[in-house]
Amino acid sequence: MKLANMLGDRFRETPADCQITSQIFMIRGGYMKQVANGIYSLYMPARRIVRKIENIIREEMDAVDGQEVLFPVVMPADLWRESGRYDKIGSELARFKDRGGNDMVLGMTHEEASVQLVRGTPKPESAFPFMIYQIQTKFRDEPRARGGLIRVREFTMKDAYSFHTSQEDLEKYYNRCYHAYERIFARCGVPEVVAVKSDSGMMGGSISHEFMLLTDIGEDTIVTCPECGYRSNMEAADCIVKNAPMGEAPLTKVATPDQKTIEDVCSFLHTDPVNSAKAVVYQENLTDKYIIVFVRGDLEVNETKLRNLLGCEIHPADIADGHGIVQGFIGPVNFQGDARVLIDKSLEGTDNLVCGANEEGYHYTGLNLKRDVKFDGFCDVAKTYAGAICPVCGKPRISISRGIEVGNIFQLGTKYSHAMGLQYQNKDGGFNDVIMGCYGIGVGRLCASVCEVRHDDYGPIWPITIAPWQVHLCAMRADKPEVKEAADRLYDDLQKAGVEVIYDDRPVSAGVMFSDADLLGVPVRVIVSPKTLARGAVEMAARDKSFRNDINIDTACQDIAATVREMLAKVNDVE
RNA sequence: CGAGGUGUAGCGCAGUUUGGUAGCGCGUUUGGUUCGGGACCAAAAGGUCGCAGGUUCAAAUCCUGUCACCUCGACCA
Repeated sequence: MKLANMLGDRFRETPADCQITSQIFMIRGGYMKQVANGIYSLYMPARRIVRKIENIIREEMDAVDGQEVLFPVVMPADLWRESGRYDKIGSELARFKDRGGNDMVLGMTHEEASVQLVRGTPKPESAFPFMIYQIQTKFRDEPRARGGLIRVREFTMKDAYSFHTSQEDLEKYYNRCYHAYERIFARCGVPEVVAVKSDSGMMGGSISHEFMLLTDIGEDTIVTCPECGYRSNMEAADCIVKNAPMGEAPLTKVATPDQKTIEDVCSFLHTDPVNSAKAVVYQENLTDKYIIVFVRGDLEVNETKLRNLLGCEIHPADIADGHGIVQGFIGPVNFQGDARVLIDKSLEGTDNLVCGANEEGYHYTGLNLKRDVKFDGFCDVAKTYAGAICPVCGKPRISISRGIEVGNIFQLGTKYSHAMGLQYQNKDGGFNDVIMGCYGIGVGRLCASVCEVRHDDYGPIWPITIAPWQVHLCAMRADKPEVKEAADRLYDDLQKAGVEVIYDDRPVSAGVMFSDADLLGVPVRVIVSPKTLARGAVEMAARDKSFRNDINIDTACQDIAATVREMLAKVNDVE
């Protein structure tokens, strides 16, 4: 490809709308153009990267016996009614009517379609397991898209669905996929992607993992233990704390005028928030019924865990009068308010706490839950924190970081097969629900994520396995016939040798040429100039600056092709 | 959906307070001089100032409405 004819402008100034690195470089480098909020068109460089990522995914999915299929983007609502999700999912599912007035949806995920494709006369056990996958456009009408390709409304996703006759078989296959995912990310040049335990959310099912690229711009919070390797999404992380007894003290009501926050109360009473019980109030979305959670004063509530515990949607409460809830002074002792009360296990083992007295201007000291409060036992809804105890190895080494979710795998169980009538015929002639797993990777998000962690001040540094081209050929002073001629020949030879090359023979200054090359981030740069020709050579350099040397002009093509092969092998050689 | 911000040439912005000929830088085109990290000189093209209504002799500027985009929050397989 000749750069002179390639669409997509590269420019110096950062557009005002761009916030994060990958978005800045991919806009400035002419990779893509925004069409609407969270909706982009891709120019050639991005399209080529995405296609290479897709092909790596394809190879690895095929290697675990995946069958590539293609589901429709548009589906009838009835299919989604079968699983119950048509009514359960909010407005991120795009709904519309066709000309006949039928309700339709745009696919945001394809569990329903996959079951529809597979079901029919129940297959015998011997036909299992199998997996189908597709790489296709999804539309999710996100409330707030942001960050370039990291979080968009329309995107390309690889989604796979596996079908099994036993949980053991699902787990076996799940592990194969887990492994395939590690290979995919390694081959895409980001072997540091890690799998973390995750919350299954609306997908249903039990065990699930998210594959995370750790970076500060990530929207997910990851809990890790450097001691034993425990990793979890914050949403699914256990919060384990150890409370040392303080020594019992009598329950005493004390005046705490205008001390409403835990920090205020504790500093007023000269104690640490660790020694207090904090009330956090929520309401059920549907009924507005109040839920009060007591957690240790220094901790917060993990709303995902609370939501799962309650089995309904909730939001932070807007406390109205007349419910017996005294904002700022809520306590578990003799609470008479109109609310469901939960006590988190972060308060287990405490014997001397500060808490609200359910009376304006008063708190208690000396709270001993077991002694002073009647309750049904502890729940587990606290958000873990840096320095908390690792649930696996028991050491207080929990560390918190940020990550981008680039893939996920779920053990779905029979949620969809049961609802939609997908069964197999067992050896006794009876029928059982098929057990399913599903496996996703956001292709565009992966592309942007790689850029996020593989760049310098001047542009992306694409791993050669997914780079838009393998070689960026610069003809400097292409106005000189000898340069033009040598570069043209090398361009032809490289193409004949099967090397992917982008060729810049524009009559522009070195600065422009190099800046554009930096923005395109092609891993190998080859420069033909009057200077190099005078030495009978061309210059070959790595975008990541790992090498830079002259190579003989006569053997340049073979040398470059060999270098490309080596670099490819290095990234692709996983395990 | 809540709060805030911004819409003026392909990109970045000034001009809006105080109404009076549409501006600057980058980029683009042409000619010339340069040439290994976004060169220089000269000339040129390019905008119904987001959209609709209103006020006015006169609106980018004031008023009303509306749309889009961005940020924070809510939400998020």
